Amino acid sequence: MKIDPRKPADLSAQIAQAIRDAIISGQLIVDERLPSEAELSDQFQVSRPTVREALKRLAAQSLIRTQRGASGGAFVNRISFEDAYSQQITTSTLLLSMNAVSFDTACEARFALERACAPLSAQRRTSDQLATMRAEIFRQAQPGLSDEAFCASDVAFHRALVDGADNPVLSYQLAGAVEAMQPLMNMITFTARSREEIIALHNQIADALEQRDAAKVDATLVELEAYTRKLAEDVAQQFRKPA
Amino acid sequence: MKIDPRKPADLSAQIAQAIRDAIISGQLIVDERLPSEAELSDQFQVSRPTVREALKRLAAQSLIRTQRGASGGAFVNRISFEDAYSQQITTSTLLLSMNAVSFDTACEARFALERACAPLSAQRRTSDQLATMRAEIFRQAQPGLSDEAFCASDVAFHRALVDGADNPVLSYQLAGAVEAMQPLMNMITFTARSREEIIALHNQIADALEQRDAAKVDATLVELEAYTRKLAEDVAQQFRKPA
DNA sequence: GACTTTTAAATGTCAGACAAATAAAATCTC
DNA sequence: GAGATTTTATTTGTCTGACATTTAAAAGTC
Repeated sequence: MKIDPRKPADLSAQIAQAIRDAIISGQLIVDERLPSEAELSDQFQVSRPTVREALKRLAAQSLIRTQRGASGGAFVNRISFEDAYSQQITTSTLLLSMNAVSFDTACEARFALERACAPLSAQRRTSDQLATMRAEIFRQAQPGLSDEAFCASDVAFHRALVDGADNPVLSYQLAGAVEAMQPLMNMITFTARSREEIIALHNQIADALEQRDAAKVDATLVELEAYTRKLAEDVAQQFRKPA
Repeated sequence: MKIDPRKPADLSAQIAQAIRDAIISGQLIVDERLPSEAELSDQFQVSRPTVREALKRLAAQSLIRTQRGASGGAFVNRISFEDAYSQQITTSTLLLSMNAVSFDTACEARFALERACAPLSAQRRTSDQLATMRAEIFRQAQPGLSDEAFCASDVAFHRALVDGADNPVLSYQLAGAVEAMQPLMNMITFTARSREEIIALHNQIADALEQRDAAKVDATLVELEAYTRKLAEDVAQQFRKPA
């Protein structure tokens, strides 16, 4: 684990990369304690603040955790799916908002991924997950529900669908796509009429999953995608020629 | 943008979160310059090293970039798809290696996502992308190719397939799944026989894409998934009862 | 006016110090 | 001696102040 002394700038970045590489390559294993900050500054021949900046970079990526006190220090962190979720959601959200990804592109990606889960979910969904979906549908039908709450329930519904595939890697990959779209979805005003339509489709999906009918889930998701895009198109229209 | 003075520990984490929230919520827009470190330490009533640790956390997530010199400082960064790729690959790789995700689970997720791209790719793939895939197939057929190089070419082939969908969000989401699996794939020894089989399937996929036959691409991907799992199973067998 | 030099502002780095937390060791009490 | 308490050492968290380096803009020079 060494750094290049010829490039003097960004020592903390270099040190972070060196430690990161050591973790990824398996030289440092989970829960192993890194040398203390003082020892690291000795090893790398830099000051402690510089080492600390490097460690904070790694902490930001959940690669390490730190503990104070005697026998404390920095430990290689076992990244949890939750950590990975939240990081991916942050990244995806910014990516969508900053890079001017069109609603259609994001929507297409989201439903493509969701359709990828559908057959597995039809096979494996538990009755618990089905109950969650039914509960969310019930919530969505409540009158007086705000648009934000409706969207949040929509996300919960689709997460249950994805979790039904019983593949944590898929759940993780999709969390980003689904949750990152929420700000975009929140721009849509859900009228009573459109909610009714969406709820009907959600019910169709739940029914199809109950019967383990993968083809019908898929077909309904296609319908839902088309309808979602149509709603977004309507919003775009309104912006173009406002009342 | 404030921090809670009641929780004295981890000031830099709190400050990082405050700035992160400001960026995500749009209070700080792309390319906007943050206050200087001195000003930030004034605002948050902390020392400059603490502010710096916070900024390094954000830099690790590519949320900001810094420039030295007069009129330098920290600027809100427009996250590029490339940045997002590499972050996701890092996270996914660690997630797979640390959480003991089974090969089957990872493989299932990867092919499910890839199959989600297939129909779009069949519609939209350019002749360039097709040429890339052919070139990689040619490379895979070279005798004397190392297993690692074969794997790398395999990844390049599948990335071309995914990029054919012409949806950067999908490409981004999938990059993690495909690239993160490479270490797992590298454990497989590709015999001349198995390479032949894989190349044949790759050729089938390329042919089907050339004819824009989505159904055949999908069917071949299913075959490829089954074959990949079989190879992994053979490796597992060997480990169980070594010669 | 074009080129060079100076200057000021900002990040990058360092050294040394103290505070706070924490676990282990030492001490005390019964 | 066992258990409770205190002390101590280690480690991270934070602060202060300083200097180095980079860079753009201002000032100066021809």
